[in-house]
Amino acid sequence: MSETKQNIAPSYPFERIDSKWRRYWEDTRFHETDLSRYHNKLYSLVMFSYPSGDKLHVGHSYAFALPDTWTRKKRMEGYNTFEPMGYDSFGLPAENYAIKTGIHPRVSIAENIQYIRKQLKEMGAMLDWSKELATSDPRYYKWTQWLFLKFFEEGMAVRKIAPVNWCPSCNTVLANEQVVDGSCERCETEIIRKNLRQWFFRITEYSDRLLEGLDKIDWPERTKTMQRNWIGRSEGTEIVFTEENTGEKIPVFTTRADTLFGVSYLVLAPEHPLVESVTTPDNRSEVDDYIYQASKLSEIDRQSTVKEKTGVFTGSYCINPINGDRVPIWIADYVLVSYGTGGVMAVPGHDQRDWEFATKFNLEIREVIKPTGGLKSDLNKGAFENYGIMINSAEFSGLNSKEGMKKVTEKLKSINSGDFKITFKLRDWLISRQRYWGPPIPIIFCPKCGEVPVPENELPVLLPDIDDFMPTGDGRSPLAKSEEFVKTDCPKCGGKAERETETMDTFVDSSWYFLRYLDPDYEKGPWNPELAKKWLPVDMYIGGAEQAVMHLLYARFFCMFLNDYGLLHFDEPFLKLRHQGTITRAGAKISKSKGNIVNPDEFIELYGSDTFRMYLMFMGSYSLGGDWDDTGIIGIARFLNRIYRIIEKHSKSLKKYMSSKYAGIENKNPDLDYRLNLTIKRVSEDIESLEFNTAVAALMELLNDLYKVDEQNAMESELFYYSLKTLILLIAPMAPHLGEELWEMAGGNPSVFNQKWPEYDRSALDLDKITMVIQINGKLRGSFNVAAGMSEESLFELALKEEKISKHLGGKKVVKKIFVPGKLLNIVVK
RNA sequence: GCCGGAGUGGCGGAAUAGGUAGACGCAAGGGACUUAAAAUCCCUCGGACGAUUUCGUCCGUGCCGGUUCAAUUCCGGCCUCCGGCACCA
Repeated sequence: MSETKQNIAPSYPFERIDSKWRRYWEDTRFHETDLSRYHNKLYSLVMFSYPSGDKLHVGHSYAFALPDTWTRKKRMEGYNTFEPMGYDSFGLPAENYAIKTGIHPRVSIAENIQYIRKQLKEMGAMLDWSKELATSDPRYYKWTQWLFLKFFEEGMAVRKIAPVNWCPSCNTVLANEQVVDGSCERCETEIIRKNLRQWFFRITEYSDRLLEGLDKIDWPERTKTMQRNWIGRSEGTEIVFTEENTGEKIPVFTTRADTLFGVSYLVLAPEHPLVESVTTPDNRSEVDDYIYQASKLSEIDRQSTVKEKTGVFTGSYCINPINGDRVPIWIADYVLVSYGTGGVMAVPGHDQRDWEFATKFNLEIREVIKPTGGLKSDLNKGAFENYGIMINSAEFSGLNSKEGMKKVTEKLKSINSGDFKITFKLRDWLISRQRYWGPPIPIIFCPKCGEVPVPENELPVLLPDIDDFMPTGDGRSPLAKSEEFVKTDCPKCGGKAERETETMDTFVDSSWYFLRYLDPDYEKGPWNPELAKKWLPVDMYIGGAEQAVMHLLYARFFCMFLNDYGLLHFDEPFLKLRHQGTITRAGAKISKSKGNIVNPDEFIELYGSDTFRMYLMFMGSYSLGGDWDDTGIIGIARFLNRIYRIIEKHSKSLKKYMSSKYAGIENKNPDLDYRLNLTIKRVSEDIESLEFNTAVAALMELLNDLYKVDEQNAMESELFYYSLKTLILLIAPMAPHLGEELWEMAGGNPSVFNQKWPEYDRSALDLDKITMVIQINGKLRGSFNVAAGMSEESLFELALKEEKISKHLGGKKVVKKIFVPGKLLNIVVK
């Protein structure tokens, strides 16, 4: 690092400039948006950050500074922009850090927030700090709780039994990500699965709308695809089998009703509620044993597709409604209780999983679908899963699969044994956590009245500031240790009652923060409805792609619910979404453990914050990320120094020409005129589409040309000064401190961000003389600088006169000429 | 296994309604300025071969084919890397 320092030129006085303009912006409250002015409003949002100890590197700068450039340009284009910032300060990372270090999350969060704030201020981001919020602030989570109660009132927040990961050694529930290879990440004890009563938001009620909404928003296609896959809509048939002795109905879901005649057994998931009643006394101990074994398996092991299939027979049979067949009922863990009905009809001839199972347990493999279109099947080797023609299927034989599925389902419907059905992969959102650092769920358990919501006027239910925030030994939330917190009176009957001690998932906090930004101090509700009406939804949302199906799905769900509930006027919160890529260093992912973290402070001290921020833009395209190189940043430092020097040199003349208008300039140097207008076009378009790297390159080309003009042409040229002035405007959103300084040096009044964004002159881009290329058989043989409208004939003649071209034609016959106006002439010879 | 994204000089990366591959920058080499260094400025910079004053020929965008006057770009088949999903019936 110190070596690099010696290599760098004495640079423009960035320290003085940076602090001068930062002070100016603060003194004039320049970045505070007047939200009462909503004409041409533009709500530009970056996903707020998680102030845990591990993430204090260049990622923040990258996430915020580049969108800030985009937004600054929009401001110059006349938009009234709003760019807020806050902290997702509740949640696991902060709490785990606290458990590790013993420092209370309240303390570590405050420290980290200060650091992030300082870092972003140094970047010169146009963030409206008057609207800052933190989700762990009682003034915020009061309303998270309030919103929970709305969900509760509408029956959209429910408490129900669900399978969870349980560590028998730590006596606690673990999150999925804390289970490593089926074991507890702390004590390495094997995890078992337990059914516990948990709080859920019924997001599955919105499956279809979450899917449909994707069609009307401007999001990256891959993100939409991920959400679609996650929601996993599947059309099929629900078929009801009947247990032969008890008459118990056993519904199963299938997408292949056409294979119903091929059913040779039925499989229930080990956790299926009917397992108990269908198991015969003879098979009881074997079944119980299997269920226990299955519960011991981790989610990962159980869902492993390479694992050999296992299962046991329950001893009972059910009846296939289509043909009255007697079908044995098995239990196997390859069937998931949480999908469909938790049971499947097994068709070994036409489903590979069933085939593997049937082969292992010697169950019948029936062929009911005949291949078509030259395909072949050999059921001794595996299942035939394609569509085909139904065979061995009574009156349905001869139908193709598609038709058969429809006809079979219709028949089932007519005999009351099935119907068309749509199933989703999406599951209800488990929001309760046995953790300390989150908003307490505002529910009181009363022995008489049951689950009673905390009355609105008693919100927030404050998170007690206990020092003992470690997880308890008995698997309950640490809050359960605080008697003062737990013991309360029932708001309904006044009797003795207990508070819910579990807290909410962090993703609940982040599902609505963008609504509160508009007025974080608002006291009459979670958000200010007047401002919300005018400023929402969010116009531009930028954040990492890793949030594709978590936060981005939950936030959409929240808005849909709140829209239905009458609290919001829209149901899609983020009209336009873009992701940033990840930064690597020397090709490797940046991580604390690798010790290759880029510390912004270090580089800001050396080169100034504009150089740092602009280098982040120059590294690569924003959506793909880029590779940080300690020496690469020197190129940007040189570039900004060169700009500073040329503006400084000409500042006197610039002042003189400050008010000149492009249209009024006479005797324009055509090359510079072209370059200037091309640059305006490129920079405008590239910033718009977040391709900052090529925008910077375009500015470098302009500057290189300006230096050439400056050297060659000492006489005063109005276009030259006009170009310098334009350069300042174009560079300002990328290098805001320097932009302000240069604007002032050129005689402009602050702020440069109140100036109009330059527009290019289309006619200047139509050149009189252009370069035309001559190809012979597709190979480049020469080029000419010719008049723009030159005809094919004259260009051909010109080419013939050139010896280095004509020599390739010698003795050959011209077969064809391909002329692309403005580009090339390709002469095909034989 | 399935679904996305990517593969271009020593390096980061440009350029695809098919039409001059390598913009811009870093590193490297040479030169100017300087007592010297830094900074600054100028030149060279994909490879091979042939000329020898800067020109010519051939090869070259992960690999193999195809379409075309022309392919980094389109089509088919592979390989590698990154991300996501993964027994979803």
